[in-house]
Amino acid sequence: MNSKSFSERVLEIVGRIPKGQVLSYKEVARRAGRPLAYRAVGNILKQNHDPKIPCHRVIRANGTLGGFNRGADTKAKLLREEKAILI
DNA sequence: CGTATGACGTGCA
DNA sequence: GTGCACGCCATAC
Repeated sequence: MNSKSFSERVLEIVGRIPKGQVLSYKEVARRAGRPLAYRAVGNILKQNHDPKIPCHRVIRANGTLGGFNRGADTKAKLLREEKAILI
């Protein structure tokens, strides 16, 4: 079941993040089967501009929001709306 | 094929 | 707590 590329795997995992839940890039990479590919995870999310992917629920391991193609401000707002746990 | 990039993470001073 | 440097991976050119 490795037909899909790492990017597809990551996007699927991120799309399965429940509301109010946030995962770190490292967590997503670990679920994708590449616990050391957190670098690629960020790149993939940046390339992906699919509104169906709650990429705003992916934050850094240290608790910071990181970045967002629409601006970190939008990301913080979305997380606040979802009552997500932020630092 | 080799180089460069990046929404990262960890270590050390 | 802050700042700097290195390492890691996938993707794009």
